[in-house]
Amino acid sequence: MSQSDFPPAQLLSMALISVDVVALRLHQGQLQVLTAPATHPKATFPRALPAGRIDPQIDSELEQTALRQITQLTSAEPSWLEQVETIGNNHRDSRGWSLTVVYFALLRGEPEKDLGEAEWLDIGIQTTACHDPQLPDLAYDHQSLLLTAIERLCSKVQYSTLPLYLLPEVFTLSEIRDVFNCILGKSPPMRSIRNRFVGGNILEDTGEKRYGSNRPASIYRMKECDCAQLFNRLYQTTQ
Amino acid sequence: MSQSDFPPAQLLSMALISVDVVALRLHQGQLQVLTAPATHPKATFPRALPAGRIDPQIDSELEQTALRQITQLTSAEPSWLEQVETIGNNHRDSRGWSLTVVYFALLRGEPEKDLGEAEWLDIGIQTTACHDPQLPDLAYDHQSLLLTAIERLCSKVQYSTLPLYLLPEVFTLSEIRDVFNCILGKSPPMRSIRNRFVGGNILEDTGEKRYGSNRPASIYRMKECDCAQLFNRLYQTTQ
DNA sequence: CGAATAGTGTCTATAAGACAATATGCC
DNA sequence: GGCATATTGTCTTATAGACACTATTCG
Repeated sequence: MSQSDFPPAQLLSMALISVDVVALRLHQGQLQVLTAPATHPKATFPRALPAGRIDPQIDSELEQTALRQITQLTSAEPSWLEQVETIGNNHRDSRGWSLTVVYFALLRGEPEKDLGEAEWLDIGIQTTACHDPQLPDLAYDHQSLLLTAIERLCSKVQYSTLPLYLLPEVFTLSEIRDVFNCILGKSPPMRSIRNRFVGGNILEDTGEKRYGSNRPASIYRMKECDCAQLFNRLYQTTQ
Repeated sequence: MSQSDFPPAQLLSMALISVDVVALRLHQGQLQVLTAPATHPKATFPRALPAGRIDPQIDSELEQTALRQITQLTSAEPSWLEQVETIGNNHRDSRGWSLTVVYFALLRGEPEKDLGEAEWLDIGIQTTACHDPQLPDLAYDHQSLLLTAIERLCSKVQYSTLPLYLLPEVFTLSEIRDVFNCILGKSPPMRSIRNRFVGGNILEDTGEKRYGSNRPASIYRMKECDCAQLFNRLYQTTQ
């Protein structure tokens, strides 16, 4: 904040700052997290979340720093980006006080065009107890950051249009059900998904059909809207 | 983050950091926000949110910094404290890149014991459209931080036990209704409040009664629990 | 008793869930 | 036709809301 002058010497006006990103996608029925190599010699595991520092030449907002961590690793544009939390303390970095701003991104399951060091790691869902996902090993405390982001995802898919942000631009209703299954290990009945998304006027029918060895499915698209819409109930079957 | 060495010179590893707090209470049927004097000479208004910097002698976690901003101004212990967002950019502080971590606190409506410079300012609710509260003038961009916190409050009271954190340790059901009225300008019917809070086994009946010039009301207390409990629906009448 | 507020009973409205029934493509 | 999946119909359930009715205290 700018309201006070430089504080007296015993107060800390500056600290190490980094931005970490949990970028998730659905790939072949599997929830995956984007990782980068863990470069620090003390790293306990070889992979870590994409992370970096503010580049004052490029970034004018924190969100741009987060976005840059993703675009350095994959050419896909995130369909969703939000801040999760800021962790700040004096024991996370051996050099002293540090802050990490954690962002949460979703990418559409499109043909991937990853760059250099990127690697997507699977996130397993315990179908018996979806509250305990099997997370890949990550360096530093990144597994716990991942857990926080996954918990937000699990919560938010149940009362918002967030599931649509993991799908391609166009999709069928069954694919929405698949998103729930991949994330939570279970899904609301198609009846409920249909009532909420079609009945709620969230989707636009493209008029196209997806053909398979069965009755073709209508292909939908999200209606124009700036951000995820919220419903006023949770699904019960996914809890 | 600790995983990378000091970044190359063009990257910013440090930035100005402050912690701002939106501390709210209910006082005589009025939602109020805790303010401190705005000390900066360029301040546009005389009052500002409590804000400060990390004190490395005292704080080991960011939350402690937030808590300290409150306890410097009032002797009451917050009943609720959560992080709202972190704002980071290069134009908020004239000195360059800065980060502000914003916290959101609730205080129980107890006899106040404010210290020195503290002042509580009223927050008006437009009963016609509760989406547009009348916020007091605050220095810097603090009015917009306040707005974000108020929006979170308005949202969260509708699907959690958060209303209870603005009440004293013991309270009647009518006082829960009053919380809704103060915050949103309207309230769910008593029937719905009763079903949710009493039927949901959230409250403990103290056995005591509050007497007035009418039928006495049962006095309740929150049941033991670490954090606010969530319901799986929003009230409809408060939207 | 009357005023005032607390609390209950009961019917309606809404949206989710269960599940049977029907539709429509491919083979 | 038979299979597989999509879609619809309809009944049930859970919880909020409306509102009338009863309960209990004070003055």
